[in-house]
Amino acid sequence: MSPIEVFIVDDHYMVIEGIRTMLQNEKDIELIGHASNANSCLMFIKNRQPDVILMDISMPEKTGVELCKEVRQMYPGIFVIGLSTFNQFSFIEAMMENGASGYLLKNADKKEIITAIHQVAKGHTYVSEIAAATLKNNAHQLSPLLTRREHEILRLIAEGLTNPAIASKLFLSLSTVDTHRKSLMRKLNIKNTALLIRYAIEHNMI
Amino acid sequence: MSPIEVFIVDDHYMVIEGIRTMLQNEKDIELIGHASNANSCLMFIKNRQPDVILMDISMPEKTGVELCKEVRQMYPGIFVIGLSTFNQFSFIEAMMENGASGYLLKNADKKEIITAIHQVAKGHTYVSEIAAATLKNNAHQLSPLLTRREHEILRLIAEGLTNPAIASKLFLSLSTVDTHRKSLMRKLNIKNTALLIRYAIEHNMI
DNA sequence: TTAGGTATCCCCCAAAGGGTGTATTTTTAA
DNA sequence: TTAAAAATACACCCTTTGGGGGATACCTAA
Repeated sequence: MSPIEVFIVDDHYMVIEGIRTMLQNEKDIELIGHASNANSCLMFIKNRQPDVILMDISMPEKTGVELCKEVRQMYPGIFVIGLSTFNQFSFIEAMMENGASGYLLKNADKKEIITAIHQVAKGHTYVSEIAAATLKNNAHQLSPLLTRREHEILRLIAEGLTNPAIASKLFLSLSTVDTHRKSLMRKLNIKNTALLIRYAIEHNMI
Repeated sequence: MSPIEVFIVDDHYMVIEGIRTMLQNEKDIELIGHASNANSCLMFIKNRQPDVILMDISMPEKTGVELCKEVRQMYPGIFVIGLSTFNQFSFIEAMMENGASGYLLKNADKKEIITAIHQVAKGHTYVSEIAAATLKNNAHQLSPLLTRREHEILRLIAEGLTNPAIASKLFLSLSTVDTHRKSLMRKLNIKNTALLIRYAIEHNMI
């Protein structure tokens, strides 16, 4: 049986180096390349498709979430494992929603990485224990929360736009934006803009 | 000449592994150990003091900034290099103010890490180019900006307090708090609460 | 002694936020 | 597939907060 071909995308050279070392002695896993940004990754896989991509979620320019989506659309045969420093629900959720098969935290050890790669290459999913716990904890309280529109408006608020500005940007009436803002605050149980922004940043929806 | 003894503190195993690999073939650098949190690090150096510690800035429990401070107080002979994902002024500043001799971003390559270790071991300082640029850009505009009172009020705003609430908490009149809020916004050239909170968080003054 | 930080007040209007109601579309579940 | 539920869009009410401007005065550290 041919080895599982793995590709790494991470803007931190140290992490690439670390993973490379950890995979070095695995006979059934072969690291076929690495990239430090989304575009280099796309260029590479145009010529050669790995079985599994280990992909950092937070990268300059194009994020891992976007890259994951594109890769999965173009090459459904490539499985993606998200890599992240943050054990944050929104990230995990975003990756899984965009076609990722797994999620690892960067403090994962050798054993966990290898297990994840094997599982994912077989078409299974693998989410690291801690991440899975987060997913479970937040599943009920966080997922049903904000609608697409509310999310969108929250992002624009966090960008510093006022309700009138948002209204004109989205071609909505001020009342509508007003209502959305109020209802998202009610849902999140937040009573002013300051805490709203903190929420948005802490849940990574800037 | 005996090799430079290096210790790594980072909560991400991949990063430790990556640095270890990069330092492997350096004859004049010896990696004597690693830890994944501040306390393990302190335990280790009680018995054996490295020449240089590579220290992640954001760690659970005790941050790198605090650890750096303690290490430098107890063992002035140990030089510290801060390691971080974020090229953020406040972090770099905080590390340097607490006795760090250097600052590296996690996308540093082998050459840069080795240079940094050598420089720092000699008692010099080493700040990665990008970080140095950030430091330079922010130096003039950030330091003289806010007064103690304005800082205090900004923190309270970020905690979600309204002006009236801040006034009663600080035993000030609403007008005073109002004035402070306005003048700090004028100084920072920020026009609404949303951006103000982002500023506060991004500059680590939550 | 002079500038800057602090504290106080005024006016004014725009924006935020709390409430309630309604109509249309889209989603989801029975 | 159809009925219920949720999302979206809009409106009007009203009060509080935010934010732009200008003015005055005290205190303290260069």
